[in-house]
Amino acid sequence: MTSRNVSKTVVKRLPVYLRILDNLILRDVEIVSSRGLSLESGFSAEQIRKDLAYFGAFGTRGTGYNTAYLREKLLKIIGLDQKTRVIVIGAGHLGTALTRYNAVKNLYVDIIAVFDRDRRVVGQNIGQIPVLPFERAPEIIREHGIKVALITVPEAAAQRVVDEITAHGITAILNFAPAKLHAPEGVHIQNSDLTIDLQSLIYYSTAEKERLSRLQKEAEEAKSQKMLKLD
Amino acid sequence: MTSRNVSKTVVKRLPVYLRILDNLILRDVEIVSSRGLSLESGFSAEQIRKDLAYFGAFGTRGTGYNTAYLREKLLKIIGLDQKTRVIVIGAGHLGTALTRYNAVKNLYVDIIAVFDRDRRVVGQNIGQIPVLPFERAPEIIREHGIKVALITVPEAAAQRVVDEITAHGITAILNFAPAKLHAPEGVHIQNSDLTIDLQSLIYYSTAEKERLSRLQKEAEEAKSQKMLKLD
DNA sequence: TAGATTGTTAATCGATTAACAATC
DNA sequence: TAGATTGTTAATCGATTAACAATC
Repeated sequence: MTSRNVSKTVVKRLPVYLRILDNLILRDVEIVSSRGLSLESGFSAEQIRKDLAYFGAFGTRGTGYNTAYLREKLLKIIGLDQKTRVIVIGAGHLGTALTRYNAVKNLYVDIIAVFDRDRRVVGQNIGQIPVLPFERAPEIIREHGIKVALITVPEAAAQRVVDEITAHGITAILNFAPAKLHAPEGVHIQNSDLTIDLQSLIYYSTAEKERLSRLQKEAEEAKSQKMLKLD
Repeated sequence: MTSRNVSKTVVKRLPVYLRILDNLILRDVEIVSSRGLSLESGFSAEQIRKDLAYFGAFGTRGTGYNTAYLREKLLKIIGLDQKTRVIVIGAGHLGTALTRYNAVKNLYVDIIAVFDRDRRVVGQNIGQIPVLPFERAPEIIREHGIKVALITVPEAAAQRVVDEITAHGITAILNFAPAKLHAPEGVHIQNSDLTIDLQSLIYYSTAEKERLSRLQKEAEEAKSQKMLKLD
Protein backbone atom coordinates (compact mmCIF):
# COMPACT_ATOMS: atom_id res chain seq x y z
CA MET A 1 0.00 0.00 0.00
CA THR A 2 2.02 2.93 -1.30
CA SER A 3 0.78 6.50 -1.46
CA ARG A 4 2.58 7.62 -4.63
CA ASN A 5 0.58 7.66 -7.85
CA VAL A 6 -0.18 4.37 -9.48
CA SER A 7 1.03 3.96 -13.06
CA LYS A 8 -1.27 4.07 -16.07
CA THR A 9 -0.47 0.48 -16.99
CA VAL A 10 -1.84 -0.66 -13.63
CA VAL A 11 -4.98 1.47 -13.90
CA LYS A 12 -5.67 0.02 -17.36
CA ARG A 13 -5.80 -3.48 -15.89
CA LEU A 14 -8.19 -2.71 -13.03
CA PRO A 15 -11.34 -2.65 -15.20
CA VAL A 16 -10.30 -6.01 -16.65
CA TYR A 17 -10.25 -7.51 -13.16
CA LEU A 18 -13.63 -5.93 -12.51
CA ARG A 19 -15.15 -7.45 -15.62
CA ILE A 20 -13.83 -10.89 -14.71
CA LEU A 21 -15.18 -10.59 -11.17
CA ASP A 22 -18.59 -9.59 -12.55
CA ASN A 23 -18.58 -12.75 -14.66
CA LEU A 24 -17.44 -14.96 -11.76
CA ILE A 25 -20.12 -13.55 -9.46
CA LEU A 26 -22.73 -14.18 -12.15
CA ARG A 27 -21.59 -17.81 -12.14
CA ASP A 28 -21.83 -17.90 -8.30
CA VAL A 29 -18.07 -18.31 -7.85
CA GLU A 30 -17.23 -16.94 -4.41
CA ILE A 31 -13.46 -17.32 -4.25
CA VAL A 32 -10.82 -16.80 -6.90
CA SER A 33 -7.03 -17.03 -6.70
CA SER A 34 -4.57 -14.77 -8.48
CA ARG A 35 -3.88 -17.83 -10.65
CA GLY A 36 -7.57 -17.99 -11.56
CA LEU A 37 -7.66 -14.30 -12.43
CA SER A 38 -4.51 -14.84 -14.47
CA LEU A 39 -6.15 -17.52 -16.60
CA GLU A 40 -9.14 -15.29 -17.33
CA SER A 41 -7.18 -12.11 -17.99
CA GLY A 42 -3.92 -13.25 -19.54
CA PHE A 43 -1.93 -11.18 -17.03
CA SER A 44 0.48 -13.04 -14.75
CA ALA A 45 -0.64 -13.99 -11.24
CA GLU A 46 2.31 -12.08 -9.75
CA GLN A 47 1.32 -8.97 -11.64
CA ILE A 48 -2.27 -9.22 -10.48
CA ARG A 49 -1.24 -9.61 -6.84
CA LYS A 50 1.11 -6.67 -7.17
CA ASP A 51 -1.52 -4.50 -8.88
CA LEU A 52 -4.03 -5.13 -6.12
CA ALA A 53 -1.41 -4.63 -3.41
CA TYR A 54 -0.97 -1.01 -4.52
CA PHE A 55 -4.39 -0.33 -3.02
CA GLY A 56 -4.56 -2.67 -0.04
CA ALA A 57 -4.58 -6.29 1.11
CA PHE A 58 -7.85 -7.69 -0.19
CA GLY A 59 -7.10 -11.42 -0.23
CA THR A 60 -6.78 -14.22 2.30
CA ARG A 61 -3.50 -16.12 2.35
CA GLY A 62 -3.94 -19.76 1.58
CA THR A 63 -7.40 -19.13 0.10
CA GLY A 64 -7.55 -16.37 -2.47
CA TYR A 65 -9.85 -13.41 -3.04
CA ASN A 66 -13.54 -13.21 -2.19
CA THR A 67 -15.08 -12.18 -5.52
CA ALA A 68 -17.87 -9.97 -4.12
CA TYR A 69 -15.53 -8.26 -1.66
CA LEU A 70 -12.80 -7.62 -4.22
CA ARG A 71 -15.39 -6.31 -6.66
CA GLU A 72 -16.64 -3.80 -4.09
CA LYS A 73 -13.10 -2.66 -3.41
CA LEU A 74 -12.29 -2.31 -7.12
CA LEU A 75 -15.44 -0.26 -7.67
CA LYS A 76 -14.28 2.19 -5.01
CA ILE A 77 -10.70 2.22 -6.31
CA ILE A 78 -11.72 2.96 -9.90
CA GLY A 79 -14.41 5.37 -8.78
CA LEU A 80 -17.38 3.38 -10.05
CA ASP A 81 -19.10 2.96 -6.67
CA GLN A 82 -21.62 5.50 -7.82
CA LYS A 83 -22.70 6.07 -11.42
CA THR A 84 -20.47 8.47 -13.29
CA ARG A 85 -22.29 11.12 -15.30
CA VAL A 86 -20.89 11.41 -18.82
CA ILE A 87 -21.58 13.50 -21.91
CA VAL A 88 -20.87 12.66 -25.53
CA ILE A 89 -19.83 15.38 -27.98
CA GLY A 90 -20.62 14.48 -31.59
CA ALA A 91 -23.74 12.63 -32.68
CA GLY A 92 -22.23 11.01 -35.77
CA HIS A 93 -22.07 7.29 -36.35
CA LEU A 94 -19.39 6.65 -33.75
CA GLY A 95 -20.95 8.94 -31.14
CA THR A 96 -24.32 7.30 -31.66
CA ALA A 97 -22.86 3.80 -31.42
CA LEU A 98 -20.91 4.60 -28.26
CA THR A 99 -23.95 6.22 -26.69
CA ARG A 100 -26.22 3.27 -27.41
CA TYR A 101 -23.57 0.81 -26.32
CA ASN A 102 -22.77 2.47 -23.02
CA ALA A 103 -26.38 3.33 -22.23
CA VAL A 104 -27.22 -0.38 -22.34
CA LYS A 105 -24.08 -2.31 -21.50
CA ASN A 106 -22.10 -0.07 -19.20
CA LEU A 107 -23.94 -0.11 -15.89
CA TYR A 108 -21.40 2.16 -14.28
CA VAL A 109 -21.94 5.23 -16.43
CA ASP A 110 -24.92 7.47 -16.93
CA ILE A 111 -24.93 9.34 -20.23
CA ILE A 112 -26.70 12.63 -19.58
CA ALA A 113 -26.77 14.03 -23.12
CA VAL A 114 -25.19 14.01 -26.57
CA PHE A 115 -24.21 17.33 -28.12
CA ASP A 116 -23.90 18.31 -31.76
CA ARG A 117 -23.76 21.45 -33.87
CA ASP A 118 -25.82 19.96 -36.70
CA ARG A 119 -29.41 21.26 -36.47
CA ARG A 120 -30.67 18.16 -38.28
CA VAL A 121 -29.76 15.82 -35.43
CA VAL A 122 -30.42 18.20 -32.52
CA GLY A 123 -33.77 17.41 -30.90
CA GLN A 124 -33.64 13.73 -31.74
CA ASN A 125 -33.06 10.99 -29.19
CA ILE A 126 -30.46 8.23 -29.13
CA GLY A 127 -32.29 5.55 -27.20
CA GLN A 128 -33.48 7.53 -24.18
CA ILE A 129 -30.75 10.12 -24.46
CA PRO A 130 -31.43 13.57 -25.95
CA VAL A 131 -29.27 15.21 -28.60
CA LEU A 132 -28.80 18.85 -27.59
CA PRO A 133 -27.18 21.83 -29.36
CA PHE A 134 -23.52 22.21 -28.44
CA GLU A 135 -24.17 25.70 -27.02
CA ARG A 136 -26.02 24.09 -24.14
CA ALA A 137 -23.02 21.97 -23.08
CA PRO A 138 -21.65 24.50 -20.53
CA GLU A 139 -25.03 24.74 -18.80
CA ILE A 140 -25.52 20.95 -18.64
CA ILE A 141 -21.94 20.32 -17.48
CA ARG A 142 -22.32 22.76 -14.59
CA GLU A 143 -25.87 21.76 -13.70
CA HIS A 144 -25.00 18.06 -13.37
CA GLY A 145 -21.42 18.52 -12.19
CA ILE A 146 -20.17 16.43 -15.10
CA LYS A 147 -16.47 15.64 -15.19
CA VAL A 148 -16.20 13.08 -18.03
CA ALA A 149 -16.71 13.61 -21.77
CA LEU A 150 -16.38 11.44 -24.87
CA ILE A 151 -15.36 13.33 -28.00
CA THR A 152 -16.33 11.92 -31.40
CA VAL A 153 -16.22 15.07 -33.51
CA PRO A 154 -14.02 15.46 -36.63
CA GLU A 155 -10.34 16.25 -36.14
CA ALA A 156 -10.76 19.89 -37.17
CA ALA A 157 -13.35 20.59 -34.45
CA ALA A 158 -11.80 18.61 -31.61
CA GLN A 159 -9.47 21.21 -30.09
CA ARG A 160 -12.17 23.87 -29.90
CA VAL A 161 -14.47 21.41 -28.18
CA VAL A 162 -11.78 20.59 -25.61
CA ASP A 163 -11.15 24.27 -24.89
CA GLU A 164 -14.85 24.89 -24.36
CA ILE A 165 -15.73 21.92 -22.16
CA THR A 166 -12.62 22.05 -19.97
CA ALA A 167 -13.42 25.70 -19.26
CA HIS A 168 -16.72 24.59 -17.73
CA GLY A 169 -15.58 21.72 -15.55
CA ILE A 170 -14.72 18.64 -17.63
CA THR A 171 -11.56 16.98 -16.22
CA ALA A 172 -11.38 13.70 -18.11
CA ILE A 173 -11.77 13.19 -21.85
CA LEU A 174 -11.88 10.10 -24.00
CA ASN A 175 -10.93 11.38 -27.43
CA PHE A 176 -11.77 9.47 -30.62
CA ALA A 177 -10.60 12.18 -33.02
CA PRO A 178 -7.25 11.41 -34.68
CA ALA A 179 -5.40 14.36 -33.19
CA LYS A 180 -3.19 15.27 -30.27
CA LEU A 181 -5.30 17.58 -28.15
CA HIS A 182 -4.06 20.09 -25.62
CA ALA A 183 -5.80 20.75 -22.34
CA PRO A 184 -5.16 22.71 -19.15
CA GLU A 185 -3.10 21.22 -16.33
CA GLY A 186 -5.02 18.61 -14.39
CA VAL A 187 -7.23 17.52 -17.28
CA HIS A 188 -6.70 13.93 -18.32
CA ILE A 189 -7.01 13.13 -22.03
CA GLN A 190 -7.04 9.54 -23.18
CA ASN A 191 -6.87 8.86 -26.89
CA SER A 192 -8.63 6.01 -28.59
CA ASP A 193 -7.79 6.15 -32.25
CA LEU A 194 -9.41 3.25 -34.04
CA THR A 195 -7.57 4.00 -37.28
CA ILE A 196 -4.26 3.66 -35.48
CA ASP A 197 -5.33 0.43 -33.80
CA LEU A 198 -6.30 -0.97 -37.18
CA GLN A 199 -3.09 0.14 -38.86
CA SER A 200 -0.86 -1.30 -36.16
CA LEU A 201 -2.86 -4.52 -36.52
CA ILE A 202 -2.14 -4.57 -40.24
CA TYR A 203 1.56 -4.51 -39.40
CA TYR A 204 1.07 -7.97 -37.91
CA SER A 205 -1.21 -9.33 -40.65
CA THR A 206 1.62 -10.21 -42.98
CA ALA A 207 4.80 -11.96 -41.92
CA GLU A 208 6.83 -9.25 -40.20
CA LYS A 209 10.26 -10.66 -40.99
CA GLU A 210 9.68 -11.12 -44.70
CA ARG A 211 8.41 -7.60 -45.19
CA LEU A 212 11.24 -6.05 -43.21
CA SER A 213 13.95 -8.08 -44.90
CA ARG A 214 12.56 -7.05 -48.29
CA LEU A 215 12.77 -3.45 -47.14
CA GLN A 216 16.31 -4.01 -45.96
CA LYS A 217 17.29 -5.52 -49.29
CA GLU A 218 15.86 -2.55 -51.14
CA ALA A 219 17.87 -0.21 -48.94
CA GLU A 220 21.08 -2.10 -49.68
CA GLU A 221 20.42 -2.09 -53.40
CA ALA A 222 19.81 1.66 -53.31
CA LYS A 223 23.04 2.04 -51.43
CA SER A 224 25.14 0.05 -53.92
CA GLN A 225 23.51 1.94 -56.80
CA LYS A 226 24.72 5.10 -55.16
CA MET A 227 28.22 3.63 -54.68
CA LEU A 228 28.30 2.67 -58.34
CA LYS A 229 27.54 6.21 -59.38
CA LEU A 230 30.33 7.53 -57.21
CA ASP A 231 32.89 5.28 -58.92
CA MET B 1 18.79 -1.62 -38.17
CA THR B 2 18.26 -4.77 -36.09
CA SER B 3 16.66 -7.93 -37.40
CA ARG B 4 14.94 -9.11 -34.20
CA ASN B 5 11.25 -8.37 -33.82
CA VAL B 6 10.24 -4.84 -33.06
CA SER B 7 8.23 -4.31 -29.89
CA LYS B 8 4.51 -3.61 -29.85
CA THR B 9 5.03 -0.20 -28.28
CA VAL B 10 7.11 0.84 -31.29
CA VAL B 11 4.59 -0.52 -33.80
CA LYS B 12 1.79 1.40 -32.08
CA ARG B 13 3.63 4.67 -32.69
CA LEU B 14 4.29 4.14 -36.42
CA PRO B 15 0.73 4.99 -37.55
CA VAL B 16 0.94 8.17 -35.49
CA TYR B 17 4.01 9.25 -37.43
CA LEU B 18 2.23 8.37 -40.65
CA ARG B 19 -0.79 10.51 -39.76
CA ILE B 20 1.45 13.47 -38.92
CA LEU B 21 3.35 13.08 -42.19
CA ASP B 22 0.08 12.99 -44.13
CA ASN B 23 -0.88 16.29 -42.48
CA LEU B 24 2.51 17.87 -43.14
CA ILE B 25 2.45 16.82 -46.80
CA LEU B 26 -1.03 18.30 -47.11
CA ARG B 27 0.42 21.59 -45.85
CA ASP B 28 3.30 21.29 -48.37
CA VAL B 29 5.93 20.84 -45.66
CA GLU B 30 8.82 18.95 -47.26
CA ILE B 31 11.24 18.51 -44.37
CA VAL B 32 10.59 17.70 -40.73
CA SER B 33 13.01 17.12 -37.87
CA SER B 34 12.57 14.59 -35.09
CA ARG B 35 11.94 17.64 -32.91
CA GLY B 36 9.09 18.67 -35.22
CA LEU B 37 7.59 15.20 -35.13
CA SER B 38 7.93 15.27 -31.36
CA LEU B 39 5.88 18.46 -31.05
CA GLU B 40 3.09 17.01 -33.20
CA SER B 41 3.03 13.57 -31.59
CA GLY B 42 3.96 14.14 -27.97
CA PHE B 43 6.64 11.43 -28.17
CA SER B 44 10.23 12.47 -27.48
CA ALA B 45 12.54 13.28 -30.40
CA GLU B 46 15.02 10.62 -29.22
CA GLN B 47 12.29 8.03 -29.16
CA ILE B 48 11.14 8.91 -32.66
CA ARG B 49 14.69 8.70 -34.04
CA LYS B 50 15.16 5.38 -32.31
CA ASP B 51 11.83 4.00 -33.54
CA LEU B 52 12.67 4.86 -37.15
CA ALA B 53 16.21 3.54 -36.81
CA TYR B 54 14.83 0.03 -36.16
CA PHE B 55 13.85 -0.04 -39.82
CA GLY B 56 16.59 1.94 -41.52
CA ALA B 57 18.26 5.33 -41.86
CA PHE B 58 15.65 7.54 -43.47
CA GLY B 59 16.85 10.99 -42.48
CA THR B 60 19.62 13.37 -43.47
CA ARG B 61 21.98 14.52 -40.75
CA GLY B 62 21.89 18.23 -40.22
CA THR B 63 18.60 18.51 -42.10
CA GLY B 64 15.88 16.13 -40.93
CA TYR B 65 13.47 13.81 -42.69
CA ASN B 66 11.92 14.32 -46.13
CA THR B 67 8.20 14.00 -45.40
CA ALA B 68 7.20 12.30 -48.67
CA TYR B 69 10.12 9.87 -48.52
CA LEU B 70 9.56 8.95 -44.89
CA ARG B 71 5.86 8.50 -45.56
CA GLU B 72 6.62 6.06 -48.39
CA LYS B 73 8.96 4.10 -46.13
CA LEU B 74 6.45 3.99 -43.28
CA LEU B 75 3.75 2.73 -45.63
CA LYS B 76 5.99 -0.17 -46.60
CA ILE B 77 7.05 -0.82 -43.01
CA ILE B 78 3.49 -0.95 -41.69
CA GLY B 79 2.27 -2.82 -44.74
CA LEU B 80 -0.04 -0.13 -46.07
CA ASP B 81 1.69 0.27 -49.44
CA GLN B 82 -1.23 -1.54 -50.97
CA LYS B 83 -4.80 -1.46 -49.67
CA THR B 84 -5.47 -4.08 -47.03
CA ARG B 85 -8.66 -6.04 -47.49
CA VAL B 86 -10.67 -6.25 -44.29
CA ILE B 87 -13.95 -7.79 -43.15
CA VAL B 88 -16.18 -6.75 -40.28
CA ILE B 89 -18.09 -9.36 -38.26
CA GLY B 90 -21.17 -7.94 -36.57
CA ALA B 91 -23.47 -5.34 -38.16
CA GLY B 92 -24.67 -3.77 -34.89
CA HIS B 93 -24.23 -0.13 -34.03
CA LEU B 94 -20.50 -0.36 -33.45
CA GLY B 95 -19.85 -2.54 -36.52
CA THR B 96 -21.87 -0.16 -38.67
CA ALA B 97 -20.08 2.91 -37.31
CA LEU B 98 -16.64 1.37 -37.80
CA THR B 99 -17.53 0.27 -41.31
CA ARG B 100 -18.77 3.70 -42.35
CA TYR B 101 -15.85 5.43 -40.68
CA ASN B 102 -13.15 3.28 -42.25
CA ALA B 103 -14.84 3.14 -45.64
CA VAL B 104 -14.60 6.91 -45.84
CA LYS B 105 -11.69 8.03 -43.70
CA ASN B 106 -9.22 5.20 -43.79
CA LEU B 107 -7.70 5.26 -47.25
CA TYR B 108 -5.44 2.35 -46.48
CA VAL B 109 -8.10 -0.28 -45.92
CA ASP B 110 -10.71 -1.77 -48.18
CA ILE B 111 -13.69 -3.22 -46.36
CA ILE B 112 -14.94 -6.10 -48.49
CA ALA B 113 -18.04 -7.08 -46.52
CA VAL B 114 -19.80 -7.03 -43.17
CA PHE B 115 -21.17 -10.31 -41.80
CA ASP B 116 -24.04 -10.94 -39.43
CA ARG B 117 -26.28 -13.80 -38.35
CA ASP B 118 -29.39 -11.62 -38.06
CA ARG B 119 -31.59 -12.15 -41.15
CA ARG B 120 -33.09 -8.68 -40.70
CA VAL B 121 -29.82 -6.90 -41.52
CA VAL B 122 -28.44 -9.36 -44.06
CA GLY B 123 -28.96 -8.07 -47.59
CA GLN B 124 -28.75 -4.41 -46.58
CA ASN B 125 -25.83 -2.16 -47.40
CA ILE B 126 -23.67 -0.03 -45.10
CA GLY B 127 -22.65 2.76 -47.44
CA GLN B 128 -21.41 0.77 -50.43
CA ILE B 129 -20.56 -2.31 -48.40
CA PRO B 130 -22.88 -5.34 -48.39
CA VAL B 131 -24.03 -7.12 -45.23
CA LEU B 132 -23.75 -10.85 -45.87
CA PRO B 133 -24.83 -13.90 -43.85
CA PHE B 134 -22.05 -15.14 -41.57
CA GLU B 135 -22.08 -18.55 -43.32
CA ARG B 136 -20.56 -16.91 -46.36
CA ALA B 137 -17.53 -15.59 -44.46
CA PRO B 138 -15.26 -18.60 -45.21
CA GLU B 139 -15.93 -18.30 -48.94
CA ILE B 140 -15.30 -14.53 -49.03
CA ILE B 141 -12.15 -14.80 -46.87
CA ARG B 142 -10.64 -17.40 -49.21
CA GLU B 143 -11.79 -15.76 -52.42
CA HIS B 144 -10.24 -12.39 -51.54
CA GLY B 145 -7.31 -13.74 -49.51
CA ILE B 146 -8.42 -11.66 -46.53
CA LYS B 147 -6.16 -11.69 -43.48
CA VAL B 148 -7.68 -8.97 -41.27
CA ALA B 149 -11.02 -8.96 -39.43
CA LEU B 150 -12.79 -6.60 -37.05
CA ILE B 151 -15.04 -8.33 -34.53
CA THR B 152 -17.97 -6.39 -33.07
CA VAL B 153 -20.24 -9.25 -32.02
CA PRO B 154 -21.47 -9.77 -28.43
CA GLU B 155 -19.11 -11.37 -25.94
CA ALA B 156 -20.95 -14.71 -26.02
CA ALA B 157 -20.49 -15.12 -29.78
CA ALA B 158 -16.94 -13.82 -30.11
CA GLN B 159 -14.94 -17.00 -29.48
CA ARG B 160 -16.95 -19.03 -32.00
CA VAL B 161 -16.40 -16.33 -34.60
CA VAL B 162 -12.65 -16.39 -33.97
CA ASP B 163 -12.49 -20.17 -34.31
CA GLU B 164 -14.38 -20.04 -37.59
CA ILE B 165 -12.54 -17.21 -39.32
CA THR B 166 -9.03 -18.22 -38.25
CA ALA B 167 -9.73 -21.67 -39.70
CA HIS B 168 -10.21 -20.04 -43.09
CA GLY B 169 -7.21 -17.73 -43.21
CA ILE B 170 -7.69 -14.70 -40.94
CA THR B 171 -4.38 -13.93 -39.16
CA ALA B 172 -5.05 -10.57 -37.51
CA ILE B 173 -8.10 -9.61 -35.48
CA LEU B 174 -9.18 -6.35 -33.91
CA ASN B 175 -11.60 -7.43 -31.20
CA PHE B 176 -14.17 -5.07 -29.71
CA ALA B 177 -15.95 -7.71 -27.63
CA PRO B 178 -15.14 -7.49 -23.91
CA ALA B 179 -13.54 -10.91 -23.67
CA LYS B 180 -10.17 -12.59 -23.82
CA LEU B 181 -10.22 -14.59 -27.02
CA HIS B 182 -8.05 -17.57 -27.86
CA ALA B 183 -6.62 -18.17 -31.31
CA PRO B 184 -4.17 -20.57 -32.95
CA GLU B 185 -0.43 -19.86 -32.95
CA GLY B 186 0.54 -17.10 -35.35
CA VAL B 187 -2.80 -15.28 -35.18
CA HIS B 188 -2.54 -11.80 -33.75
CA ILE B 189 -5.45 -10.55 -31.64
CA GLN B 190 -5.60 -6.95 -30.58
CA ASN B 191 -8.27 -5.93 -28.11
CA SER B 192 -10.01 -2.58 -28.15
CA ASP B 193 -12.42 -2.52 -25.24
CA LEU B 194 -14.15 0.82 -25.13
CA THR B 195 -15.77 0.06 -21.78
CA ILE B 196 -12.37 -0.51 -20.26
CA ASP B 197 -10.98 2.67 -21.77
CA LEU B 198 -13.88 4.61 -20.31
CA GLN B 199 -13.59 3.01 -16.89
CA SER B 200 -9.86 3.64 -16.65
CA LEU B 201 -10.60 7.24 -17.65
CA ILE B 202 -13.10 7.53 -14.80
CA TYR B 203 -10.28 6.58 -12.43
CA TYR B 204 -8.65 9.89 -13.35
CA SER B 205 -11.84 11.99 -13.33
CA THR B 206 -11.83 12.47 -9.57
CA ALA B 207 -8.75 13.38 -7.55
CA GLU B 208 -6.81 10.15 -7.29
CA LYS B 209 -5.12 10.84 -3.99
CA GLU B 210 -8.25 11.83 -2.11
CA ARG B 211 -10.16 8.73 -3.17
CA LEU B 212 -7.28 6.41 -2.33
CA SER B 213 -6.58 7.99 1.05
CA ARG B 214 -10.28 7.64 1.93
CA LEU B 215 -10.05 3.97 0.98
CA GLN B 216 -6.94 3.63 3.11
CA LYS B 217 -8.67 5.24 6.08
CA GLU B 218 -11.60 2.84 5.74
CA ALA B 219 -9.21 -0.08 5.72
CA GLU B 220 -7.52 1.13 8.89
CA GLU B 221 -10.84 1.64 10.64
CA ALA B 222 -11.93 -1.87 9.70
CA LYS B 223 -8.66 -3.15 11.09
CA SER B 224 -8.99 -1.41 14.44
CA GLN B 225 -12.62 -2.59 14.68
CA LYS B 226 -11.31 -6.10 14.28
CA MET B 227 -8.61 -5.51 16.90
CA LEU B 228 -11.25 -4.22 19.29
CA LYS B 229 -13.26 -7.38 18.93
CA LEU B 230 -10.22 -9.49 19.67
CA ASP B 231 -9.60 -7.65 22.97
C1' DT C 1 0.21 -29.63 11.14
C1' DA C 2 0.55 -29.63 5.92
C1' DG C 3 -0.87 -27.36 1.85
C1' DA C 4 -2.05 -23.31 -0.40
C1' DT C 5 -1.88 -18.68 -1.62
C1' DT C 6 -1.19 -13.98 -0.48
C1' DG C 7 1.70 -9.73 0.06
C1' DT C 8 6.22 -7.96 -0.49
C1' DT C 9 11.07 -7.62 -1.39
C1' DA C 10 14.80 -8.57 -4.67
C1' DA C 11 16.32 -9.66 -9.44
C1' DT C 12 15.55 -9.19 -14.20
C1' DC C 13 14.04 -7.42 -18.18
C1' DG C 14 12.68 -3.93 -21.48
C1' DA C 15 11.78 0.69 -22.77
C1' DT C 16 12.99 5.50 -22.51
C1' DT C 17 16.23 9.14 -22.11
C1' DA C 18 20.81 11.12 -22.33
C1' DA C 19 24.90 11.79 -24.69
C1' DC C 20 27.67 12.24 -28.53
C1' DA C 21 30.19 10.97 -32.70
C1' DA C 22 29.04 11.04 -37.56
C1' DT C 23 27.88 13.87 -41.21
C1' DC C 24 24.99 16.87 -44.02
C1' DT D 1 34.03 25.89 -41.68
C1' DA D 2 30.08 26.36 -38.25
C1' DG D 3 25.59 24.91 -37.14
C1' DA D 4 22.24 21.51 -37.16
C1' DT D 5 20.38 17.11 -36.75
C1' DT D 6 20.66 12.22 -37.41
C1' DG D 7 21.87 7.46 -35.93
C1' DT D 8 23.67 4.82 -32.24
C1' DT D 9 25.73 3.56 -27.93
C1' DA D 10 25.52 4.01 -22.89
C1' DA D 11 22.89 5.22 -18.66
C1' DT D 12 18.62 5.46 -16.41
C1' DC D 13 14.25 4.49 -15.36
C1' DG D 14 10.14 1.75 -14.77
C1' DA D 15 7.60 -2.39 -15.17
C1' DT D 16 7.48 -7.36 -14.92
C1' DT D 17 8.90 -11.64 -13.00
C1' DA D 18 10.97 -14.51 -9.49
C1' DA D 19 11.34 -15.81 -4.92
C1' DC D 20 9.85 -16.44 -0.44
C1' DA D 21 8.33 -15.26 4.23
C1' DA D 22 3.82 -14.59 6.29
C1' DT D 23 -0.30 -16.71 7.33
C1' DC D 24 -4.86 -18.69 6.46
